[in-house]
Amino acid sequence: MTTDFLNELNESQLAAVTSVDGASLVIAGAGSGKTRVLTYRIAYLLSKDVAPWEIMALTFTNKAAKEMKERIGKLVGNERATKLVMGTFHSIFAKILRAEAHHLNFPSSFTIYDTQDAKNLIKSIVKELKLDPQTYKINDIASRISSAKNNLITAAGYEGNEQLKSSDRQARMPEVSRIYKIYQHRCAAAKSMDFDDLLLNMNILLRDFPEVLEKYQNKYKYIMVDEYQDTNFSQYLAIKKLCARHQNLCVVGDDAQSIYSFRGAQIENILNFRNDYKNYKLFKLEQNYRSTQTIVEAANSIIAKNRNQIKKDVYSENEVGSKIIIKETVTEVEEAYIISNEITDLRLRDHYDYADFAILYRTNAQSRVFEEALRKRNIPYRIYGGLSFYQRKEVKDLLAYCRMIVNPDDNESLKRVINHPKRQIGDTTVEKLEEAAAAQNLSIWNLLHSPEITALGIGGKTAGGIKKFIEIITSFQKKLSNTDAYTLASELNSASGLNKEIYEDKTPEGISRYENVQELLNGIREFVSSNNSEEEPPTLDRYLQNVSLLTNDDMNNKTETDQVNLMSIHSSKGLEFKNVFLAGVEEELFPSKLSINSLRELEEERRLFYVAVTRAAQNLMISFTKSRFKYGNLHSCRPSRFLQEINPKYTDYKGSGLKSNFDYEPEPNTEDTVISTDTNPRLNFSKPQTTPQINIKKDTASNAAPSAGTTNAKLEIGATVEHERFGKGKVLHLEGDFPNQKATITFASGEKQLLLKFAKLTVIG
DNA sequence: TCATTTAATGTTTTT
DNA sequence: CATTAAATGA
Repeated sequence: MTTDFLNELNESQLAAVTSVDGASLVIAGAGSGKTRVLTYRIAYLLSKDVAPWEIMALTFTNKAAKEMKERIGKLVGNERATKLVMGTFHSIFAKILRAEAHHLNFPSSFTIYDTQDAKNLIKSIVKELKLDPQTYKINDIASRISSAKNNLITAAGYEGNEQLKSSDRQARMPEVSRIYKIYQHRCAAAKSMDFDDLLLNMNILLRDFPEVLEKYQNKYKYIMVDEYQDTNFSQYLAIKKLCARHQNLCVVGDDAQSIYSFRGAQIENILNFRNDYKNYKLFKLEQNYRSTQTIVEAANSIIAKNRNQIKKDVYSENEVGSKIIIKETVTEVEEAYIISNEITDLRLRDHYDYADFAILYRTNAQSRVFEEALRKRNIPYRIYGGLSFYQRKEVKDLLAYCRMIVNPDDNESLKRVINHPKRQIGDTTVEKLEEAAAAQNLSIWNLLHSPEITALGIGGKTAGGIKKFIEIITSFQKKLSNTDAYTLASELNSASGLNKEIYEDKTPEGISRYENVQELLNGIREFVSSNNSEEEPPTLDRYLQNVSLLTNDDMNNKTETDQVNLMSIHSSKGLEFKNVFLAGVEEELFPSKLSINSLRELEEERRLFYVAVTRAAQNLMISFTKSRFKYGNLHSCRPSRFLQEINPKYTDYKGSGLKSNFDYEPEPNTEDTVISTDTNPRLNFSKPQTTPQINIKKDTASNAAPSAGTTNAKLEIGATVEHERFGKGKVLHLEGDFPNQKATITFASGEKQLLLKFAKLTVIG
């Protein structure tokens, strides 16, 4: 096969592409052809007769993976490109986890909980534990659990971690550890993993099953990671293990563009590379091919303010270009108005397409004013990010029904649809069910089929509703294996009553909801027609395996392409536009109010600013407004400190009369690389010691006291037991015969009746 | 149980 | 302001 394409690379790019054996670290400045290096490197490997399935390439978004695959396809043919193992960490790990699920006691069709599902579950747990929701904020707890997982701290590890516990106490939430533990229990019972679990469980899989580790180590001879500066510890360790055998690891990144620490990303990964791979080769891509000299140098002057960075010298040999325009406006409406005017003018004057423009902002909430302004001028636009299509209520509802068919233990989906459309099953009933199921360590679906259900005393109307619901789900479950995903989903849409409800709603919102559902069904239909093979029939469970990891830009937009692009700076990473408008550059908004008290976070905001500026190829206009609506009332704003950090020789304060306010003083950055490269004081992620479990045998002599251990077997009256949720208690009364033996136990919180068959109790004495 | 009204609460950023 | 939780009444 030809390797002519190598001629298109510069010297340092070529070196990075052809150095395929051993570990490589590619530090790639903005616009220096990072993606190009990765794609050509893969194409080069393929030309050397490396099989595509021996190459694993991890990207940050699905979109990046898709585009890279297409580009490689053009170089070496689609045949091979489609066989590459390429995707996000989450999607590739999910695939592996499904294949190996039995090791972790999950079915391979496990459900993936999205952020919303996770938060709903946490909310129920907080409620059940009767904790004050004012102090136990769902978002807080969710992010604590998430960051623990990203640092490979399991629920058990959390419990034993004094540092975390004391931080929780300080936040007056001493029970987070307990919530985490229960949360994991519930996920397991629901056969579900959340986003972070995909990474965490991958690590557990590789840690505890050496034969599995070995299998994948052998399989993937070459591993590549894009955006390495945005990987977290969990991702880092998984990669380290996977590449341990061949050591052919190539990571590409730019520490100056690390903007995801809120998701657990740590720049240290890129800096510690040299410690982990002693014979690594370093490549620096410093020539920027994207932007004018003005933009590149202005960006350099911004990032120079950060103390923590790897020294590099990004330069451009493109034309000098025009100065960066800084524009002050009175209101946010005026800001949007001026930008839309500017787009119209520039487009006509310099013959740009609409797609050559992007409007970038710090928060998604800012998009609305721009939408209105652009609509008024009849400018076509496209919004990226924001609330995903797959997270819309109506879409999630239908998907929840689908998820119930594939995995009826998925409690979050059940709670979502059991009374939707209305089936006379109220909140009280659902809460009762959830609590009872949790107490017995069952999924709600299982509980509905167990004898326990009668004890709950559910009324006739409600019981009828439940019966109807069960009928729908079971009837569709029977069809699962022999019906394609589209047929099943659309029949489910009607049979559930969802379709009727939405169809009858003729309000504009109702119509749009109807369209969204149709759009979802179209997507499923496409899945069916493009996956129609004998050995892998296009069943609903296969469809669902992918869908939870999809985002908006994974939908095929056959709509027009010549549109102005609106997006948050975060989602603009990796993209470039000829003309960029960076709006709302005000103190407290950008940098965000939440970040200004910590140097670390402030530097991340500055990197975000750097990312925004370097998206522009030719023209950049930065704007800020003097007043802005916040929570409904007018708020006055000051220009962002970042504006003063751009060397003024690259800027033009058009009409703002503010130039004199900005005294530029380059801050000497005395030290080169200030980041500590010490290995983090890392958590102990070794396999936990398994406490020997003595299961009490059913035929224990009746007069012998139960010995210590975990049991679901026969108990003695008077025995002290511990329940996952209720804590310690004493067995007061027993009735019936094992295994359907019922125990009345007094806990600190009161008396509970538990069916021993299901209750998970630890016998203490 | 359900529909309507009222109160409160919150904004980074995303797989 | 906009969305969502809680409260009220039927």
